Amino acid sequence: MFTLQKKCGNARRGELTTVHGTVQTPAFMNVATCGAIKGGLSAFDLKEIGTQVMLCNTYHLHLRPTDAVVKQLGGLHKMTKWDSVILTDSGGFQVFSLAKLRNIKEEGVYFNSHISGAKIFMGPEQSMQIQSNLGSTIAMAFDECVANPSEYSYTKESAQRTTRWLVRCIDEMKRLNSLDDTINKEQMLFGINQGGIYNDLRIEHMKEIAEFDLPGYAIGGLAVGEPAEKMYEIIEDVEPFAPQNKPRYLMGVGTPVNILEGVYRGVDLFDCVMPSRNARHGHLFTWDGIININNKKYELDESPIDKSCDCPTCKNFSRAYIHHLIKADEMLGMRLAVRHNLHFYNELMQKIRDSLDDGTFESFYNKYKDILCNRI
RNA sequence: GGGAGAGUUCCCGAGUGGCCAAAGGGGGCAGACUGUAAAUCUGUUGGCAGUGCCUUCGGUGGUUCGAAUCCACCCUCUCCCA
Repeated sequence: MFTLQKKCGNARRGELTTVHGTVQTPAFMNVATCGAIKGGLSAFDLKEIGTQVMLCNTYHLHLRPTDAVVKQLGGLHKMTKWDSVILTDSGGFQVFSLAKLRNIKEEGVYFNSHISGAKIFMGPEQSMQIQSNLGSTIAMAFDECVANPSEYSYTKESAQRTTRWLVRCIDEMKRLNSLDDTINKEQMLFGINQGGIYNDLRIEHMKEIAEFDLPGYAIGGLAVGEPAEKMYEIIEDVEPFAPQNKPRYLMGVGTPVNILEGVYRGVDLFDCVMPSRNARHGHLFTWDGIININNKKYELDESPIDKSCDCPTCKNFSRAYIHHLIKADEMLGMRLAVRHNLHFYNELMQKIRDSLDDGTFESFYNKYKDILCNRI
């Protein structure tokens, strides 16, 4: 259940209540594709850095360790020791990113496993079954994230198929939630808006899926190569047709500024691999802008990554040490960097929520939309 | 003391007359990364300088139109026999 508490222009402050706890929105979900944050963070680390939602992936967990194993282990919550909200992505993004290994049909998608090469089939029902076995709090509808650029006619056809798939997801989830041995019988299903870069298709599709009165709606298929301005424009065009009393989730986005711009336009939830992946590569976010800790200038820099940050990394370790660790390919370097970046994202969301609460979002937005892009 | 082999750009290492400022790797420097096939990928790595010049393949001299490559001597290192 979602409660919209306050609006500031189009920006929204809300609360999403689930069986695994309440999520204060706007929120950034931390990506743990295979059940762990890459870079070596556990559920305990996530608690320490203020994470509200962990995001795992259906396709990856289906291949390894398999959803059957996860179910036997009691579900993702029990397996990972993360007792708060888990959102599972449906595998729809892998339909896009594993383009060379798949074949899309009406019934679903035929993949070749990127691990073993084995043939696998995933359709809406399979995706729902896997997500049910994983026992996540929120399941995502099985969709197709079309590549950019894609032809208008193909994008339209794909969006219509995604709607037909959504109907099948809804039916299958209803069935699964009523079974006796289902781990989370309160599993929620979010629909996903598609339509590529064609605003009319986006609007048409959002209107269609809004009809189903789902507990949440995502905007998918963005930040796949189109200019950021185009992404913002699509959010603005689609937002009026997304139900006001339901959370809106902008999938796979993005940079701190993308998130700020998204909140500004009415988005409540985000997720992105950027803070963790970039951290592993030495690209760190600070309140003064972005630094590349690999750069020689940090070799003797004894200050923390961000002097105003109170994450466990910044409270204890210097830029010089992290610089050394990452250059030396030490696991600890990646771990410290990932912990900082995710903390930064979580803190960004906290500051956004605070500014919405006390009515200063507009000035927060104006202050940080440029600073966060700085390269320092 | 005798014999065999080796010394290449920051390092390892290819190259045995011109297409060589010199493969490849490492390291260095920088960049990319947006529902994670990503602890990955890309660029660059002698100096000047607008496709040209200069310096460089242990040292010195030589052969040649032309040498990292051939010859002589020297220096250093490794291995084998005494």
